[in-house]
Amino acid sequence: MNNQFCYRYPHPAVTTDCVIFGFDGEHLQVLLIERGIEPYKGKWAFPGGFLKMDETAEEGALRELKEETGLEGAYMEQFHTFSAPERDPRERVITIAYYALVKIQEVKGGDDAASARWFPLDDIPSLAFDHDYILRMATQRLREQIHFQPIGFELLPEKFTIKELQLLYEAILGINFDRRNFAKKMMHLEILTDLEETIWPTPKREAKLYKFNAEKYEELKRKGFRLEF
Amino acid sequence: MNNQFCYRYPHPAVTTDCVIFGFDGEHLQVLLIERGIEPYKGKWAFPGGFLKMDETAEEGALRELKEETGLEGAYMEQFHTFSAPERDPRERVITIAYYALVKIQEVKGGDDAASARWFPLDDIPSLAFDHDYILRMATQRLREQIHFQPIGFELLPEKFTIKELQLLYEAILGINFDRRNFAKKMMHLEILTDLEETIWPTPKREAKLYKFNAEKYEELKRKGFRLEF
DNA sequence: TCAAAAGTGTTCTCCCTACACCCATGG
DNA sequence: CCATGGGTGTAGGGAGAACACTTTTGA
Repeated sequence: MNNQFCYRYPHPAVTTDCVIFGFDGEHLQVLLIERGIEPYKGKWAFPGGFLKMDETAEEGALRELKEETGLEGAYMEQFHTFSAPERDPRERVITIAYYALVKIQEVKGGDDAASARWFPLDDIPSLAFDHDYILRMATQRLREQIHFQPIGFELLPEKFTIKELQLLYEAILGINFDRRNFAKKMMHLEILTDLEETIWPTPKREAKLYKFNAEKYEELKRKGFRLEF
Repeated sequence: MNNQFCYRYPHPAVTTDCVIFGFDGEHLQVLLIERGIEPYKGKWAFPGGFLKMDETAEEGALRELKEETGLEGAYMEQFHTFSAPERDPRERVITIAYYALVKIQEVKGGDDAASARWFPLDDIPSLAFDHDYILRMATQRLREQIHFQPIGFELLPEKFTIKELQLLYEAILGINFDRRNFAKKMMHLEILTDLEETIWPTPKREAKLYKFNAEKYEELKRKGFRLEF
């Protein structure tokens, strides 16, 4: 028998979708999967899929992420649930959407799905379903969250320079900062640890490397903090 | 036949729940419904119910709100979807949760559901399902949102005094403000319109009445604004 | 030796904070 | 007339913005 799961009232299908952001040092990037099956076969979409009955949405999103991109343990945040009745032509599908922040260089290698590809946020192809809308909402949320969470650090490599951090913030917010004031502001938060190392190779003078100080951040978060930009 | 809706894969049920905040001039209040049926019969819960197949989650939340409390056109915001597999003992139920902000005095009268009652936020009875958790999350989100949205105005009557506005902000954030600085800050935003009226009766000296200036706010929101507290 | 990148410090201004005085009303 | 609440003004401090000089390195 084909339709073995029966209910007294109609039930929608529930999926998770995951908008994965990365940073290549210059632009924000989004990881997309080319759909191999109908509907929207050949179109690009976010990794995601149907929720299993014994997992939370978060678990489902993490599982799908791993299955489709090989990524594990990404920083992930639920941001909205999309429920337009006709958003999937097959049947009614409600999707719980997450965004994830990953270090782009950790993905490039372990790419199970040959069809996964990074796209710059400002040059996204036509997407399946209502994923354009989902992407807009995810981007907006990312821009809001950056004021309260040091999400930048999820997107950068372990060691980074102030300059790289600034470029990331500028890419996310679409603003340009004064180099000196940006450094001062970040240093003042005391969530950076000086690694006493310098970057190499370098085009000109070598730059100091820093890493994110997680303990200090946790302390700040308890007190409540806000990044002003 | 009882189970007439069949699918090839298991589907969870989907509900909406709505955390309704009001303000009585002194404390934040939450509107709860006493459950008339099992499970959790007799316990208090948020208005909500199963989503219909042809409505969005937002439409469903508004519909349930109207059915259970008589409230229409409330300001409503989706804030999280709860998906723990065992959160409902009957079957797997995923709930899309909203919070609503209403003028408390507009509800008291048209109360269809005899079992609906306001409770002060700091004295909430034991709730059904995982509604305690949902409430904590809603409250947290409300506190965050107040920095970006003039949500106070959804909770106050059309005309209000600065003092009332301050009491509301104090109730939401759990802080006390300096009377003069608070007034200055609000005035500086220019989202209040002086009604050239005074409140009456008054215990002592009469206080000016204001109303919220929606156009000015829209302008501010486009530019992006932030209330510092 | 020159250009480009990076590290650092100073001033100015504005906004937030703390605080005080005056006015209006009811008892 | 006095207590209570409401309206408004001011001085001080701290943080952000604007801005300049020095150092290092590769060409």
